Amino acid sequence: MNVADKTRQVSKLAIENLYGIILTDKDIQINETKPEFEGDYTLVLFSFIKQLKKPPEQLGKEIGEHLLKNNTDLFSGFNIVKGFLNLSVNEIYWIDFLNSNYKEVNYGKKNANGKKVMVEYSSPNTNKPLHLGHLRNIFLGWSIAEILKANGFEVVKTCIVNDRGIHICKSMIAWQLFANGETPGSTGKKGDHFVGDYYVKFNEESKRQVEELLAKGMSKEEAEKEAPVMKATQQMLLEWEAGKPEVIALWKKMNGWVYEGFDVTYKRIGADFAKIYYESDTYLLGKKFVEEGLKQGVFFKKDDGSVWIDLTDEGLDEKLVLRKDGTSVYITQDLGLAQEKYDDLHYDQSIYVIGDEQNYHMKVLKLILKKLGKPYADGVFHLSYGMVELPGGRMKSREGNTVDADDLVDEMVSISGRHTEELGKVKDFSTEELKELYDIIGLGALKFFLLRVDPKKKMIFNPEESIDFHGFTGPFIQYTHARIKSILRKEIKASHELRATNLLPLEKKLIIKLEQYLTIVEQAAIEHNPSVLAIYAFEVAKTFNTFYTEHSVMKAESEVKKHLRLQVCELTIHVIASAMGLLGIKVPERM
RNA sequence: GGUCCGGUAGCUCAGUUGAAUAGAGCAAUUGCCUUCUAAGCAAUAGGUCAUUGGUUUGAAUCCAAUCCGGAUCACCA
Repeated sequence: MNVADKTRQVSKLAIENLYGIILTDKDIQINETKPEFEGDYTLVLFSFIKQLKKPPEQLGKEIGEHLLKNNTDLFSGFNIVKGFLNLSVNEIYWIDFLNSNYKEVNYGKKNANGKKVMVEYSSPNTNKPLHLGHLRNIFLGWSIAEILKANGFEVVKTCIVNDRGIHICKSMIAWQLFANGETPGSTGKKGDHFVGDYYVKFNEESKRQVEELLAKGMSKEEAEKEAPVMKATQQMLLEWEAGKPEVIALWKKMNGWVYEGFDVTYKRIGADFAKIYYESDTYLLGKKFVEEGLKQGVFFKKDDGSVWIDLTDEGLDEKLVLRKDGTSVYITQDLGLAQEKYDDLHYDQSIYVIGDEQNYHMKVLKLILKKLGKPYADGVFHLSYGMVELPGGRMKSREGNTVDADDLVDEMVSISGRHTEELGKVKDFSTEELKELYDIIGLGALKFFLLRVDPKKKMIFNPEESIDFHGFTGPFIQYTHARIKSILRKEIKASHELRATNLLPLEKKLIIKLEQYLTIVEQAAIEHNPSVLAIYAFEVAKTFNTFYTEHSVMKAESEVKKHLRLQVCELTIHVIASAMGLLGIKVPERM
């Protein structure tokens, strides 16, 4: 247990013993002491003043003395300012903490808790390449999976590929019309980009045809339906569903190109999946749910044969679950997929990393599973994240004004290369080593940029102002890691034997920060929020840099101090590498 | 229109289980490399926490109303 929690517990005990009242953990408020006051952690007294009818000074004195007397190993002193009881933690506690953890490479990781979690993320369509929005999704999903692993969960990463439907047929039609048999191989283009280009071509052609029809006096709605390319696409979808061999062959061929492209990108950015579901396999799955729901009276049938669920009691609407022609809608498939996932892994929690535009859909999905009495319904969790927007508004892949994932990664890597060259610190690196370093820094900057913001919030990306490499950024933290490594490379190992005393303020500040890591890892999992780790890693790095500028490690005042600082360096490096690792960001030895 | 989410420094964001004088980074200004990596450190400046009212010993945080922005409410996915 960490100091803050211990302090909470003993404070609760103290107040209960002194005044004979019963408290819960929530009644006890422990804050970090503000730097302008003396002390490390602070018990807020205000809520007890009224209840116990004692002035804060007296209350603080009584509690403080009681705490000090009964926890000599934990506290060394206290002071009272207004309604705040500031407690100083015994220096021995910090030194012991450091001594027993600085070698611990797994510091921050918990033991297995026997619970299983499925994390579904990325989930692309196969008609266009990945863009910036996917990157936020992928980094988030990957990171949250790692965070849960660190908290002791067994995690299975999955992906649902939207590989069928009208949008896929659009690319196929456009390819038939305009490609003249060209392939990614013949053009040298990456497969997903190649197919994406035809998706854009389709939309251009469709727009052109609609305008022609409009000019002939047709209504907009009618024109959109009657445009020849649109009719051809509808026809192709029917043929696909009927299993027409030529259509299936083309579909397989084009999806294959896309998968080859995706694999390259996934590999580069470090995404991986234990199991991939394909919509073409799952889209018919949900129908038995409809039967079941009808039998249970959860669903009802309208006169035209369509099947609905009435969610007006929950403040929602009526929702269609099966079309009048008996075909599945989106939610029907998702019901089926939820069951399939549960059959595959009897999970305790099933996380869906999906944008907040689908909040309503996911709410409905969970509600329906609940109404059907599915035991796994409560485990369904929508990790909802905000859209990444450009200064001009949302990205529209139909119009091709997206920030392409591959382009962005390339750009970040090349900027990091330029930057590294200018600084000239790694002139002895081989070409291979340089390439690896540029990747680490470029991807680090990009991942950190997307993960440092609360997932729930939408964010704006301005391509004109490229992502920063200074301040609250990935490279700043990576740089701090490299700095520490450069000290530790001198091959002097910290020693257990030399026990320091009289911690300097900056030494203590850093140790306190490092001691909080466990809580941060827990918090990130509870909130499903990697940004708390990003913020924390930055604070650790910043605290270290201040310490580093003020105090020398290798030329410390004494041997004892030197070894204390070496221990601090080792623990700092473990925490930074671990926290960044949970964000999917590597840290370099040198940069 | 119903539901939901957001509005904090010029910009990008923390802080939102109520608590001490609202914090970072970028941008601006100014110092610091003969000392373990200056992708760094230190300092200055920058605020009507959208607005109004309420609850409270105490409100950026809770409640209500209003204004602004966004998402969603498809026999699309």
